[in-house]
Amino acid sequence: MLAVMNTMVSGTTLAEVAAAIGDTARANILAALMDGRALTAGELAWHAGVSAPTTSGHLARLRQAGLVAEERQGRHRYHRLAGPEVAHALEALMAVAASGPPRHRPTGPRDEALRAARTCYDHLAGRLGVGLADALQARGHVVIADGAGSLTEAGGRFLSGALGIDLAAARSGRPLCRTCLDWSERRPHLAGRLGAALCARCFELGWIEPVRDSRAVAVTEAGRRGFAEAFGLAF
Amino acid sequence: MLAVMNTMVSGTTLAEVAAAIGDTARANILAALMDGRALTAGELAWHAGVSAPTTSGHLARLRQAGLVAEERQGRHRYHRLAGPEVAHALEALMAVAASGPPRHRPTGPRDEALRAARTCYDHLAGRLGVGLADALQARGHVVIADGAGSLTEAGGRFLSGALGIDLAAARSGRPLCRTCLDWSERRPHLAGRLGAALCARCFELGWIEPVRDSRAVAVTEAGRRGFAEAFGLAF
DNA sequence: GCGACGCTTCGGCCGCGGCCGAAGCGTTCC
DNA sequence: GGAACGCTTCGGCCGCGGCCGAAGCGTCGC
Repeated sequence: MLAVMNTMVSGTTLAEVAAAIGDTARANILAALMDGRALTAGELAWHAGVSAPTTSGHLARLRQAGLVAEERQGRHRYHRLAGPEVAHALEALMAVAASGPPRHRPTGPRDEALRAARTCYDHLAGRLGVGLADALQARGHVVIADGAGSLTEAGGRFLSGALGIDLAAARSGRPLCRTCLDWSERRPHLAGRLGAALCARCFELGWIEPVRDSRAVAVTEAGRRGFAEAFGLAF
Repeated sequence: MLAVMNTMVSGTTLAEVAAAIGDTARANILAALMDGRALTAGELAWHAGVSAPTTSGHLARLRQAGLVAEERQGRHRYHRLAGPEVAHALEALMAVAASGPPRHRPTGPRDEALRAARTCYDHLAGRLGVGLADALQARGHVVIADGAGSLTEAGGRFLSGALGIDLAAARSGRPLCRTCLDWSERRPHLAGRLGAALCARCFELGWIEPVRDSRAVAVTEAGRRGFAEAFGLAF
């Protein structure tokens, strides 16, 4: 009972960070930012379901915890996740949340849209994300082993050739191809710079489009054809 | 402000899990369990710095959140982390906590011991853990790429030959070689089944020993020789 | 069977913090 | 300059939940 100062090295701040996430309104704010975009306080207030003053307080706290960063631009202030580690931690927590007690959560249509295809910080998740990872792996374009992925030579040629993804730009900095446990599918999808590039390219090609006020993405008609041709996916 | 039901799909439970972690006493309990062992409520009360009744309540809450599992054995009840995902989420949160505001945290001797060498759930972390990962990588025994590791053939021979690590037993189930961001070194160390096997073998060989009431491990005289010979590490 | 022991449940206290409306501050637009 | 706008700060209310001591319950040892 007199330990207190013992494991506190990480303890206190671990608790601080977790407590910052551990409130419904703030968790909703963070979830809204998980698509990697920067939103204004007003938009976040809407997502969180609380008033502007309350949101302001929450944002201050999230900032102090190092979870979100603020960017001032004229009379607007944009808020975004502080970095990829934050998105990673949130994703890990969601995986724990989803793996927890198998209590029946009502599965609404919105939920279904999210499970089908959504963005996860800067890459694709849901059945689409997992499907892409599976397809790339099945064709030997990516080797998913030991919990992470590596792009093969054939994979590099395929992505730059057939899809026009510039991998030279993605070579440095963040890991090229991390995997990320999908909380809805409970299987890995592709994250890292490859995942981000792939996602961005799908938007560019008009294969997917954002769904208003949601992290879900809609697969367009062009996307249905594209995913079928390039990856053999039926969407 | 009327969104509420919107991104709540993951929101509510994300908040629940985070809130369960976000209390000093509970964070201390979880940190104490991070070495993968199962502890009794009494021991955890000591670690948390609160009374037995309070600890009991905390454990109930952690269990309900799916973070901790209970094992009854006679008049004792052992508590352990519910699974590797939980350890992973905690590690990710610690990384965020460590990366946050670079405020000066007092760095005591205990802290120094933890930074030198400690267990992280079931594998090694700190300078020792990162050093082992670096050495294995430098010699081509492990390829750390894209945020995860793969064991090479030479690496397999080295580990089974020179160290006597039975990798056949580690072939199935959890990923063989994940990497895990070290919160003190801010660089990856080896986790997954390889990390666990390596850690266990170091204990078996008497190279490291547990430090009482801490996740830190001490490198023995034999360990100093062993790590130098096998990995070229000075400890 | 009886006490010792480990832990949980109960009851009550108290403070932290989430919530809002009103007011204040800074930016932009005209 | 003045009004509109977006956001933050302030003040006050209220309830959740962390804390403990005391009592209860199950297990073990003699």
